[in-house]
Amino acid sequence: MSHAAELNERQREAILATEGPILVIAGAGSGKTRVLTERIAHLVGDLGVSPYQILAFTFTNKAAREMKDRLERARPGATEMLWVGTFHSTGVRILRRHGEAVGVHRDFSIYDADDSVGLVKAVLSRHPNDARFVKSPRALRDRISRMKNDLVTPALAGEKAVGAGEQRVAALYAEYERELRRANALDFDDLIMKVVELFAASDEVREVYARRFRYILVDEFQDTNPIQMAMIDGLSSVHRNLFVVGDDDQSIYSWRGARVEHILEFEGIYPGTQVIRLEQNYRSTQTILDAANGVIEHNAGRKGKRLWTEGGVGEKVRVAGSVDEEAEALAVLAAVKREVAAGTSLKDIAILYRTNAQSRALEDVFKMGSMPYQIIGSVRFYERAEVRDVLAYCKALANPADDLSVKRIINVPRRGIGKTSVDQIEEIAVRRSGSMLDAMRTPGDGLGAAAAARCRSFLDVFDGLKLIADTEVAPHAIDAILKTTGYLKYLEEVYPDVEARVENVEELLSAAYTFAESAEDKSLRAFLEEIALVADVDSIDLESGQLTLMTLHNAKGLEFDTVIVTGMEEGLFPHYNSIDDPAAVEEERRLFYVGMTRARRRLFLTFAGMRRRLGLMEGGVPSRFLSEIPDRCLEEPFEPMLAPSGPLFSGRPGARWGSGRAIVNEYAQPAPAAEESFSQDAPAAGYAVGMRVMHERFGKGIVRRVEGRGGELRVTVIFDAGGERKFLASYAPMRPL
DNA sequence: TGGTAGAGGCTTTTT
DNA sequence: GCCTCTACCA
Repeated sequence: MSHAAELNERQREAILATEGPILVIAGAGSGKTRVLTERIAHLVGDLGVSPYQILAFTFTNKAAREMKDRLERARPGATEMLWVGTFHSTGVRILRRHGEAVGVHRDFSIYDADDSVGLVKAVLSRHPNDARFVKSPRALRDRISRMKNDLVTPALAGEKAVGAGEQRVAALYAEYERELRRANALDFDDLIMKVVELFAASDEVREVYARRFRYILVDEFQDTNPIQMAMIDGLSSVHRNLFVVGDDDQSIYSWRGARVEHILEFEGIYPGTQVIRLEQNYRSTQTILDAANGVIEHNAGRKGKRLWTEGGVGEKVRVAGSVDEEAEALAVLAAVKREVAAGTSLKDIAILYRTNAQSRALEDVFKMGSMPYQIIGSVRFYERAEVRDVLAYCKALANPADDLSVKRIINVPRRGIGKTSVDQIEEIAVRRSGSMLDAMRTPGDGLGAAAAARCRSFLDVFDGLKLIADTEVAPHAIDAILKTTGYLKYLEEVYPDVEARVENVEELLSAAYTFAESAEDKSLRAFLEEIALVADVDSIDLESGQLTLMTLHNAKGLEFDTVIVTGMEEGLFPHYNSIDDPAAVEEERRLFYVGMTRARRRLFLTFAGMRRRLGLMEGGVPSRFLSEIPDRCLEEPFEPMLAPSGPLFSGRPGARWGSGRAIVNEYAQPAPAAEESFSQDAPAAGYAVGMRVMHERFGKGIVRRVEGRGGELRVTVIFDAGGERKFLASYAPMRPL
């Protein structure tokens, strides 16, 4: 074992305990990643176990990559035959090899969430009368997903269905499954579910893997769902050397079917389990830990654990209220500036929020203040329309049975194949249980002559591309798609904001080139697989020198010197949809706990008295979680009080909470709470319309508009080089000429 | 078939 | 407030 001296007693114990079922309860920042890595290093280096016999599950691809990198450094060569990955990527690996046994053809497509919703829509459109049983296509997809994660097959759903609504949902689920199979596609859940089915269907295949993997490790065990548990169980069915690491206090994915019970009941499921607890924290200050402990203690259903550190007491947690979300964003910007002035690097600061929608106000202010930031999540790269178009070509070429993708590209760029024709083609395909492409090849009399001719020319394009896609590497195939179809020209014709879209397509192309440089299998299919499984967090660059913005969920597993959690209001955090369910509120509280424990040195919490929600201004009261932080951890005791009846809070009448005291009045006034709470630099120099200015990044320009005052003075500038931009006068690196 | 305008829904979190 | 879908007209 390397660096044994630096490990604490518990960590060493966890690394050395290699046989049988082991449950490690690892608090935030207790060095669990290190334990996992060192344990593998110990197995390989000291016990002579072949990496071929080890399988490790991580929550994200990024975590997998990091684990491999660390291990490679500790034991060069050890990672070669080792399997490390997410449940989904591991599922794909298994299914590509042995999927045929459960009807999964080896060149299957992977449908992401949007694809699934698209398929659900297609199914629903054939049963217009069933629309009344589901809230939305998305809601139905979520229900289907939940069923899959709970190991409920369509048949089982049909048996268990009570009432007409559930009967129909089960029937739609069954049809959705049939459609997936017709398209030779698997959705995200299938990537795991089909493995479980495979193991159930074939003891032989199960044993191939169960015998091979003598040691199985699972990270973030608190967020496994029943289907993943079943996969783990099958894989470990021979050797039972199952090592799971988790923290019941950080379980934040129950909405995805995750069960904390897997941790709480692990000892019962696997008799003879050795339990090891890691409670010493190596990340945060004692004050931050006390604050986090104080909050999480309000949860009833937990194993119980108290983090401690040998590090210092550190600074107190700061709470600041603002009038509205823009003022909150300004307060955040001021805090960031102050942190930077005090010597913290931007890359060590993170802004966290409950919902992606909250990023907008922050982004606006950061843009105006010329603050460099990277945003994780929000509108994901692979969800952009133009990227999806190109990917649809790729998917259809890799798997011609993929009707969803074919439908997306059939008239993009425009080929005069309209909705009517597409419907007719689909009809033929469904009737024959074949693919739409086949239907187009021999349409019979189900399609008009003119439409058939247009389909023919589409097929010519498609077949030409298919030849290239089957033989060339991924970037060449994508390049051919763009050139042959004239896609970039199409973008120009259709969208006003061409530039950004062309850039996105080029980024996709360059991602394919990067992929081809390092990947062993450089085919289009391999590239599709890679990007189907990447999450947004996978692309986070912590060395970019930028401020990082993301949801609390995405922050799991990360750490920063300074963390600012925004939107600490009832209804937002905890969220409206959780507020009247005690178990759901506990999950929100765990999410807050996750957020707090990301901070190494300083923690800021902000809330706003008003916020725009779905286009309407609504008033809010500070989150109950704020009052759960022990006073001694706070810079100033937090004294929530009931809002006086006034215009500001009339949005949510009777919104009472906690002790029934009122919000301090100053939050209700349009006072610059930002300056008061975090202090701020001197206000901006005077700008006037028509004035010439010089900006550090954008050069010279002329002032078109001046709004606001003091620290919130905003200046709109038209630059000589072209382009109009809005800045915060006090922050932008700009001066009058 | 394609373009546009208005309506409606959406936002909780994601592999 | 923004995006997507639908209905209607050219």
